[in-house]
Amino acid sequence: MNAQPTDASFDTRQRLIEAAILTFAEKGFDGAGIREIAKRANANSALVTYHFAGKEGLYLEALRYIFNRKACQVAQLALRPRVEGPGAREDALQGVKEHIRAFMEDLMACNRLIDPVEEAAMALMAREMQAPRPASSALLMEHIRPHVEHLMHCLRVLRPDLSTDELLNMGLSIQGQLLYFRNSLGISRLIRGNPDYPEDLSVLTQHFTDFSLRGLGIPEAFPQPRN
Amino acid sequence: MNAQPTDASFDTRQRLIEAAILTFAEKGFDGAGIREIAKRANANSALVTYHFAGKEGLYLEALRYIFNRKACQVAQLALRPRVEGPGAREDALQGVKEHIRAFMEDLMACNRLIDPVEEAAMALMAREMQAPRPASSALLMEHIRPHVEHLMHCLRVLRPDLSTDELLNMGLSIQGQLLYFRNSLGISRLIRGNPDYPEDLSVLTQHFTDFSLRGLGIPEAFPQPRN
DNA sequence: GACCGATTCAAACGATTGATTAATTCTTGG
DNA sequence: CCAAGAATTAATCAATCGTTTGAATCGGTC
Repeated sequence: MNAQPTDASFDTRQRLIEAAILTFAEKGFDGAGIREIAKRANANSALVTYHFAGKEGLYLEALRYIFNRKACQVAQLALRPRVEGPGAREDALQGVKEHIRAFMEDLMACNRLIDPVEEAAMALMAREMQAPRPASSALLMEHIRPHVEHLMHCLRVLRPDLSTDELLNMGLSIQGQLLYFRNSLGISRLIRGNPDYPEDLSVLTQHFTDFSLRGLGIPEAFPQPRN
Repeated sequence: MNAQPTDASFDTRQRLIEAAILTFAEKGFDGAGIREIAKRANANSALVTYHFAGKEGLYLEALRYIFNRKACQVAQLALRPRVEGPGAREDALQGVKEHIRAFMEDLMACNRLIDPVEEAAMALMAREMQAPRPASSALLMEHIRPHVEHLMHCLRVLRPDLSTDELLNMGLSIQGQLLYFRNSLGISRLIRGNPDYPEDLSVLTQHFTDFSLRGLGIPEAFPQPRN
């Protein structure tokens, strides 16, 4: 018995996955063709079926690959702030802030000067969160749920007076700003007439944080507007 | 000279456009096929090229058709609140509230029991606002811009202390909540485990209004949270 | 060196795509 | 009634899609 299932073919799989991330991020699932992906990976298009049992399989593998990356900051957040004691409220507040910051930096990875695969990976993740494919929504849920629950946990500490439904609406409003912003960069640039927008991500992150915390109704976290 | 360019073929155009709205809304531009659209309209697929010079032309015509509909509430908003006098601030506040309400009711037309074409039209509009096709972004801009400017005008009255960039960010945050919500209904239902969500649109509209006005920093418009 | 299975490849398959063609039907002005 | 142009049709085109096929190639064991 010879010929282990593992070989230098690992490289080929890797190259295909990275090329898939790039292409899927650019053109979406339907727009990206197997031949184009294979060409980018310097591989034969038949290998997609061979290694991943088809285009859909490659797409799922690409998503899995992204979620397990170190550069994905959201995936690295500490997921449990203290819930008791005098510091619980400050920790929850900090948790919300970090959630917003991590999401913004992940989603806007295009502004960090990192390798193109990393950049495309975040674009693809954003795209997938916006309109998840049926076959991949389970995978997405599995990886997103902990962070949703983390955010909800923080919100509950900050607003213990609200019902679960009201808290979910709060979370939706926060998340909506961030994801919509990412996916509507094109329109935003059109409206502002500034192709380089945003020049400074930290200003925007600060805005989303301020807006969200005021929206949450946490007056002590913010100076009231000056008028 | 005989045979006017207008005939009973107007009906065929109309049927093709409505079928296009239904199909494009369901499957997107790439996913929808000319043959399927034509079949739905009880017409021949060649008529798409004949009447609209191709698939892209039909898509643009479908968008134009939507924007000119009466059911599109956003398009019916009064676009200029009073800007001077003692009532200006109340009018601007009302303008923001109506903007949110009209957008919510338009985007969530699926919950109003109206005809399927109307419903699909709003879904397609939401889809297009989220990820506008290059060929149609100009058309979209032309119809959306007045309402963006109207919202910005209200915001400026309410927060005269902010810069244009800051006001744009505020508008982005408001719009983001609404559009993201519409496009992420699938995910929301997954998270909540409730396929009928939202049962009551008015509750949600109220939440978005409250969250946005608090986020804007208009304390007098709202009772502070009770804790 | 021969064998075996994993891997890679060029080529082709069947289906589907949007668009085109040429023939036909419909409508209408003269 | 009859051409003329508009409208509609079935049939086909060329291109592209994801997938399949069968042979070639590679690496490692006997």
